[in-house]
This record gives sequence, structure tokens and C-alpha cells, in this order.
Amino acid sequence: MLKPASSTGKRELILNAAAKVFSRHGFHRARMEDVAAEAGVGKGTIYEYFESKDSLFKELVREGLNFYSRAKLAETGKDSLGEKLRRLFLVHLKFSIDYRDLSKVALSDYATGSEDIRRWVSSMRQEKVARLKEMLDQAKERGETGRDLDTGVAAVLIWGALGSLWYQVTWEEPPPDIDGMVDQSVQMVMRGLENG
Amino acid sequence: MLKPASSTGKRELILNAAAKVFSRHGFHRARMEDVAAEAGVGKGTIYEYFESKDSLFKELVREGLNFYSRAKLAETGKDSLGEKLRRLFLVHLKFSIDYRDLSKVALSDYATGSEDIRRWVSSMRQEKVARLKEMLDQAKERGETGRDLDTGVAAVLIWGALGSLWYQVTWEEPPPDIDGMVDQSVQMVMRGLENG
Amino acid sequence: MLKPASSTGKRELILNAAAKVFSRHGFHRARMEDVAAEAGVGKGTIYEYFESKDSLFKELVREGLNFYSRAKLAETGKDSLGEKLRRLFLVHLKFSIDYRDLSKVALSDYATGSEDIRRWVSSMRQEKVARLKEMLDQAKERGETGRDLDTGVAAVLIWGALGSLWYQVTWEEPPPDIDGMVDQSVQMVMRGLENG
Amino acid sequence: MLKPASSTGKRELILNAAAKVFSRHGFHRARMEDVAAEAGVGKGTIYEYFESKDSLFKELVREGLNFYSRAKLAETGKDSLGEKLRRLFLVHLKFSIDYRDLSKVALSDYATGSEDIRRWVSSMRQEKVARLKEMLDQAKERGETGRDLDTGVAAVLIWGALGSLWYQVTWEEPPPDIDGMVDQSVQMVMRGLENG
DNA sequence: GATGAATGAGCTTTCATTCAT
DNA sequence: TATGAATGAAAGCTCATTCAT
Repeated sequence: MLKPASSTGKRELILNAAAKVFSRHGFHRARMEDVAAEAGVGKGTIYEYFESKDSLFKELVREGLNFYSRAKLAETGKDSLGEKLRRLFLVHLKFSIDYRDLSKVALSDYATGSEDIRRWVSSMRQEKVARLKEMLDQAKERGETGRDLDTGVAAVLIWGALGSLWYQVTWEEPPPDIDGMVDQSVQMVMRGLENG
Repeated sequence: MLKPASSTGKRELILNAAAKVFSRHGFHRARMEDVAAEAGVGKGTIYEYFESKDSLFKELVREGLNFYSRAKLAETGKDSLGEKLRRLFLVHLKFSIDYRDLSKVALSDYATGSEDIRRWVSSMRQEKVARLKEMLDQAKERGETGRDLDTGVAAVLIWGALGSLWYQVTWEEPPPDIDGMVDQSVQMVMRGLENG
Repeated sequence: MLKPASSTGKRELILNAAAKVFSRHGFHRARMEDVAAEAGVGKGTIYEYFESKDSLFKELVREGLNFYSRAKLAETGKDSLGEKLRRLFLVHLKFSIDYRDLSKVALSDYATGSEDIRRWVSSMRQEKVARLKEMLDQAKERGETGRDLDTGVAAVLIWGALGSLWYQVTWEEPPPDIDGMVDQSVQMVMRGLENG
Repeated sequence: MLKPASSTGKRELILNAAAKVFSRHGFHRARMEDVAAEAGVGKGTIYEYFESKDSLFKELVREGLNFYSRAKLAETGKDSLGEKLRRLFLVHLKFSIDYRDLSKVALSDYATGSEDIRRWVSSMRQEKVARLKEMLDQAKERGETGRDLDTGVAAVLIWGALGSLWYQVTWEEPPPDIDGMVDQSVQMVMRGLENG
């Protein structure tokens, strides 16, 4: 599912199964045996492809983020901030719908595994927010936002807003009209960023 | 600490200890033994006051939310939306700083615990968002927001923004100038809610 | 059995069980579950008293050696070398008969557990041989041995001879006339140490 | 290496690899995969030549002992007991140095392996000791030893002394002057065997 | 009530062995 | 013949929960 199922790669098979199981039960309740069963392989086989449970989780998230990043590459520097945000939101949410299971695992801030994983996930968040801040900084220089916008705070707020939408879409309501929702959301956000 | 230490209640003792331990290690890695040690009571004693680990967790979150709600009661219906949001943000974040441990557990740590806890935490979120929506609906009727604001989406966005600030304050940066940050944030949010 | 069963010490209970099981199957084949069963306690109980399987093994050997050492304390500095050796041999073998299981585990050079244990057992052997060499050195000074005896080599040889007797007694033949055997052995050894 | 590399036999290849790996980690910690890697063959190939891990171990030891025995054949019946022992010791220790890995496995590592292996190794020891006793008996008849030497006990003692030297040479000290050490040792032993 | 020693289900991980290629 | 991907039994260890004191 991650790759178009060209080769019967066991690795992909296991990653997909892991996405399902991890998203269903959370990291700790997920049993390696269930992942194996879901993938239709033996328990030992997982360990041929992944070092440990921790490692499997990390790989899964990394894979998800890579895939997600690839999708975002379309974004060009020339677009207006509004357009960029619209695309960011849209890609994020579309991805969450298409890869529901993976998304639950990979994009969740809540995922708490070992201390190690925890730190790793946290650093990921910080990086994302930092990147968003950069985007805002550039827009601010081009006069697309208010002169005295605190881009640091704004980045945090926007990231949270996006995360919240994502949560709604992924965990609660069955996805409604995404595009409309995104349009409205970005409009609000943009108004919030502009000068009074 | 949760209650003004009127009765030397073992219950409070345990809840405080649980807040510390759960926040340190997350739900699954936290051991009942550590909670007992932290509280200075025997392992068995915990079970005199709480049915199970799951139950202890729930009680802890419930207690936290109650306390948090109580603090919010000050909010009067007559305030402007901006003022209400400012207070919401402020109370939320102040609470997170004053009760750091409890906050880490009660307001985050989703997706952990048993299936049961999971659903329960999720329903809590929905309720909070619903209440926020109500607040927006009332403001909308009084013309404090744009005419065609989708209060449902707005509530989700705002909740996420607040959550993101909270995360920053609680987990990452050592709390800076909270009031200033809240003012800025609410300003942005309010602009976002007003008509173009 | 190690202590006269005065208190129903679980620790002793487990050590005795471990001696039995380890001696029966060797370190690796021995399962903690079997030790537990043999001791008539739950699997978890072992871990209340010992850190790990490795640790249990080490404690067992240490306990054995302590007990064995205590028995040897009788040895006085004034005795002749022959007398000392006779006592060394006798104590060693008597101990092996009385505490057959423990002896198999504790006095065996063969026990190979983890790399860690291996080194530890090896160092134990070296220490024993060193102590034997000291004894020979003193005797040499008092003229009880040949003038040009290489006490280092002699110590190794004697240690091996004793070990071999021990093996015979412990693992193979049902113990015959120990005292006679020891007398003969020490006589041979003493002759070997004297001048030509 | 075991055979003069006449045929490029996979079998020898594997045995040599097994000697290395078994001696490095001991029987249980040694993994068949490592043996395969060391031998430069596939894991499955080992099973073309050996029934099981147990079997591989046995073959290895048997091979070692055969080779060792072959080397000893030089021993003629006419030699004096002292000469015979000197040769026994020398061959034993030289072998241990030349085939360090094999030696570590074949002559030690008792008590490891399955119950089966254990008994087998033990019986090997008994046979060796018995043969040594025969040698002593013959010497006794020829008057080379004391009249009332208990050859049974003596054999055990000598075997242990030799084993101890071997241990020293193989596991602990980097081999020093072997010949000198052997001369000294045999001298001591011989004195021990002679009449008072 | 309060305790903590005792428990065993449950989990991750290893590795000898098999078998389709 | 040779291979190594796949397997699953087996084992060490954890920890929520119980219950005799």
C-alpha cells in the first residue's frame, strides 16, 4: 500500500500491518505477534527486517513522513502564503485520509513508546514547527503578513490548528468535504495573520 | 496539592504521586510500585482507593479537569468573545504551569492506556470542542464574529491552537512571558474570526 | 539446606533449587521456570530475590564458596604442608559429597554462562591457584619442599589433581573411602614436591 | 587445517569454522549462522554435512580426539614411564597450542550441550583415565613405580594435573616455555609415583 | 485499614532448523 | 548441491493485582 504493491516486498507488507495494528492499539498494546498475524508472516520474520519493536515503529513513522514529504514537494517558492498554507493543509489531510492507519501512527503527537521514541517524536514536532516558522518569516518579509507578527507564536498556533483538523478527520468524523473545510480554515488563518 | 490539604487524604496523596509518575514515564511505563513509593504508601493501599491502574488514570484526569473547570467558572456571559478566549487561554496555560505534572497527564497522553481509556479521552475532547463551539455560536449571534463563520471548524482550529501552545509550554520551552503570548495569540485568533 | 532450615527463607529455598536444576542441566539448559517449580514458588518470586539468571548463578557459586571457605578456616599456620594439603583435599571432597548439587555448580570450572560469568569463574580459579601457590611458597621457605621447586607450576598441578578427584567423586563414582583416597593422593603429591 | 587440505572438503571447512566459533562463544552462545559465515557457506549447507548442532559439536570433538590420538601413536611400549608421560604431556599441550580453538572446544566445554553430549563427554574422560591407568599398571609391573601405588587414584591425579596445565596454557597465559614446564611437571609426577 | 511478598499471564526476542528455489 | 528467507517454540523477564497478616 505504501508502494504500489509492485514487488511482494515483505518489508512493505510488515509496515502496512504495523500501521494497522499500531493505530488500532497504540504502541504499547500492540503485540508483535499481532503484527505478524496481520502481515501473514511468522513472528520471527519481522525481526529479519526490523531490529526491534521500537525500530519498527520508528521506521514506520519515518516511512510515513518521507512519503508525506514527497507529496509536499510540489510547493513552489513563488506561491502566496495563503496558497502555500492551503496546500500544506490539503496535503496533510488528504494524506491522512488515504493512509489512515499510517497517519494515525505517524502524525500523532501522542504516540508514546519508549523514552527514546518519545524524544524522537518530540524533536520531529519541533522541526516541523521550525519549518513552518521559516515559511512565515519569508512571507513576512514580502509583506504578506502584518509587520509585527510574532512568527514563532503563529507557527505554533497554525501547527496546532492543523493538528486539530487532522485529529478530527482521522479519529472522529468520517471525512466530509475536505476542500471546503480547508478553504475556510486557511481563510481564517490568513485573516489572523494579516494586519489589523 | 489538588485539594488545599485539608484532610490528609491518602487519596490525594496517591493522585499527586500518580500525576508525577505518569507524567514522567507515560501511562504504560509507569509502575504502580513507583506510584506507591512516590506517595509513601504500600502498593496494596492504592487498591483500597482505586480499582485498577486504568481507573487511577481516569480518576486523575477527571480530577484534573474538574479542578480546571472550577477555575474557569469565573467566566461570565457578559464578557466579549475576545475576553473570554483570553481567559480560556490564560487559565489553561496557567493551570499547565502550576500543575505541570497533572497537566501532562490529564491534557495529553491520549492514545495510551486501554481501549477503554482511549475512547473516554476522545469523548472528553469532543465535549470540550462542543463547548467552545457554543461559545462561538453565542458570539456570532451577538455579531462579534463574521456573519458566515463556520463555528464548528473554528472551534476545532482554536482548540488545536490552544493545545499547541499548551504543548510548547508544558513539554518544551520553560514558560516565558505567558500573558504576552496569550495576548498575541488571542489577537490573531480574533482577527481570524472577524469578517474580511 | 545451606542454612539448617531454621527460617523458611525463600532465598535459601531458591538457591537450593537452583543448585539442583543448574547441576542437572547446566547453566544454559536450566530454565528459570524449572528452578521456580523445584523451589515450589512462582516464577516471579525468583526475581524478588535475584536480579537475573546470571545473578542467581553467581550468588549460588558465591554462597557455595563462602560456605566452603568457612569450613576451611580450621587450617592453622603451624601445620605441616602435608597436613595442610590433606585437610584441603578432605574438606574439598567432603563438601562435594555433602552438598553434591551445589558442588557441581560452584566448584566446576566448566560452567559456562554468559561471557561475564565466564570471566568471573575464570578469575575465581586464578585466585584459588594463587592462594595454593602462597601456601607452597611458605612451605618452601621452611624447607618442607625441594629447594628448587617451581611453586607456580606445582600449584597448577595440585589444583588440577584435586579437581580431578573432585570430578570423580562428584560426577562419576559413588563416593568410596574418601579418607583413604585422600591419604594416598596427598602422599603422592608430597613425594612429588620433595627433593630427589 | 585438520586434514592437510587435500580435498577442499566443505566438511573440513565447516569443522574449522565451528572450532573457531564454538571456542569463542561456547556451545550455547555459538550460532549456526556464525559458523556458516565463518566457513563462508550457507546456513543450510551445514545441514548437508551434519545432522544438527549437537551432532556438529560431537563430530568436532571426535575429530579433534582422533587427530590427537594419531599424534600420540608414536609412543612405543619400550619407553620408560617417565618418557611416556613426558610425551603425553608434551603432545597434549603442543596440540592445544597448535589447535587452540579446537582444543578449547574438544577438551573442555564439558557440562554444556544437551544431556546427551554431556554423557558422551563424560564417557570420553573415563576412557582416557582408564588408558592412563593401564599405562601405569604396566609400568608398575616393570617396577618403574612404587610397589603399592594405587594406579587408579594416580591416573586420576595425573589426568587432572595435565588438564590443569592445559587450562593454563589454553585459556590464561600466553604459552611460555612449554618444554621446560613439562619437564618440571613430569619430574614432580614421577617422584610422586616412586616409592618412599 | 494497610501492607508488600507472591504470583503468573503476557510480552519481546533469539535461533536451530526447514524447504522452495 | 547449495542456499538463506521464513518460521515458531522457547525462554527471560516485568508488573498489575491479590491476599494473608
